[in-house]
Amino acid sequence: MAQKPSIPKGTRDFSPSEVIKRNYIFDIIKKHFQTFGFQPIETPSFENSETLMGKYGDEGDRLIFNILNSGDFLSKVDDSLYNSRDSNKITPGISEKALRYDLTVPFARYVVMHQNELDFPFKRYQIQPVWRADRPQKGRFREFYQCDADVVGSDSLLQEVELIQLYDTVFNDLKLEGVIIKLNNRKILAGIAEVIGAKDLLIDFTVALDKLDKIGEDGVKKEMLSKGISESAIQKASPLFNLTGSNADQLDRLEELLKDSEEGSKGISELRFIMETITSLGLQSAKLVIDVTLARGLNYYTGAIFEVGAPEGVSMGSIGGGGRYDDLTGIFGLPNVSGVGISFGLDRIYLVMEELGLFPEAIDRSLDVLCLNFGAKEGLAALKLTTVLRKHGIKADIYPSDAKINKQFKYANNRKVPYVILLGTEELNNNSFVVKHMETGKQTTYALSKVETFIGGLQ
RNA sequence: GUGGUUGUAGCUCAGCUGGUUAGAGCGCUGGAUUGUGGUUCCAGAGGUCGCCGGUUCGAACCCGGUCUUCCACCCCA
Repeated sequence: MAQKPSIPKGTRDFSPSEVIKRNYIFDIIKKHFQTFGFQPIETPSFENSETLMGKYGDEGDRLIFNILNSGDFLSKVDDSLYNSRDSNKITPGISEKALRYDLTVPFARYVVMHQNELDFPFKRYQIQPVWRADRPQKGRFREFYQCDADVVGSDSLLQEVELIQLYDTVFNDLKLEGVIIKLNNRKILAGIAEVIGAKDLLIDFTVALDKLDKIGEDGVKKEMLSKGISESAIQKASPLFNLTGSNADQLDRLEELLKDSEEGSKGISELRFIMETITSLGLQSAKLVIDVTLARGLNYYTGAIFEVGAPEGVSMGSIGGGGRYDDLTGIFGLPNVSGVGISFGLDRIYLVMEELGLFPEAIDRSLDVLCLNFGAKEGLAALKLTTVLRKHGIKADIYPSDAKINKQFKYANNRKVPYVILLGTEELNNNSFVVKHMETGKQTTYALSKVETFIGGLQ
């Protein structure tokens, strides 16, 4: 080995136990996507650059992985453009494809392209990796999985309600209790900006407000000032900085604040409907809270905004997010189709579950039974036995060579195999086999003709 | 993209102001135990000290660059 091999920054290999645990999460998410009536689709890992560019804001564009054209692409670049050394201008000329940045925009593209084949409302789920050229941190990777469920073609608020139930159902089934589903509405944010006279600074206003729990009231005010939001506007918005109390109390105060804004009032009534409906239906283990500071950078949300935080005491960014977007397919030429969706961040959910020790105990047990190998004749008999066990759906294997029994036992131990079968010369002669229960050390002899007795005892 | 941080055996980590042959625990291999693991005892293997360059008589240690890790911004799952 001339040089140690490596993998790109922010990517990971997954070993057997990790894959099994990841699949455990995938399976539960997928199961509930299906019981809620979502249908699966998949889209290419890379899209045409123009499909993705400009959909995620300037920051998003920077984080998109571009794919270099094939062939002698540089020779086709105009001389003056080439000499400008301006990456932003040259990139479109040498890169026409880019890796998928999320699942929502490709889905919007899919809906537009397949609109005549789809029955609306169309509920789709999609579980695929996405890529971002971000600087990695804990829980932040350059390749990670998103698990999305979206509904297009219905502007009913029942969709929002169902999506909250879906979050609750999945996290409850994962035994990840106490997750916090934060709920806000873009119309409320817009209404506030309108009421305080900073309508054209909506994005700056919300981005600053979003940082309230991080940099505090003074920090937020400072950032707003620096973005050109006036002192008096900030003063008007100040009730937001310490909006506490029950969800209902907060709604009442917001309603008062927004009474002169048609859009804001609409946002309040939407939020109120969702809260009241969920309250009457009840949640299993998630907590639903209103959080007016919840902004999220994605600029296509127009109604509800969701974000899921890990249970208290676990330091991890959001493990899920979503919202409603009225005009996403409009960008691709299909106006007036409303969509709402949520996403589960598989990789972060994994980290949280690992930290809290929530995976089932024997989840990575890859073998139920290992037959030891005592030689050619005995090994063949053991293989026959292994075959029978496999036909009964038991995860069984035979040690491939007649290595020292000590070594074979050690292997079984390391693989955490609960039962080891010994079938040596003695057993072969009297048509029997010995089962050793590794945990207790207890050994039981069975007749080869009565394998079922052993299988029956395996529970 | 900005600022900082980390890298020594398969893993977790020691290694003094720069000084001879870079250590430990766990794991691995062999033996005590040629059909009994997880406990114990004995022995052994395993390292271009992330990589490239510089300073020096001499570099794991100092300097520069680069890659990687993690952290804070930015943003986000």
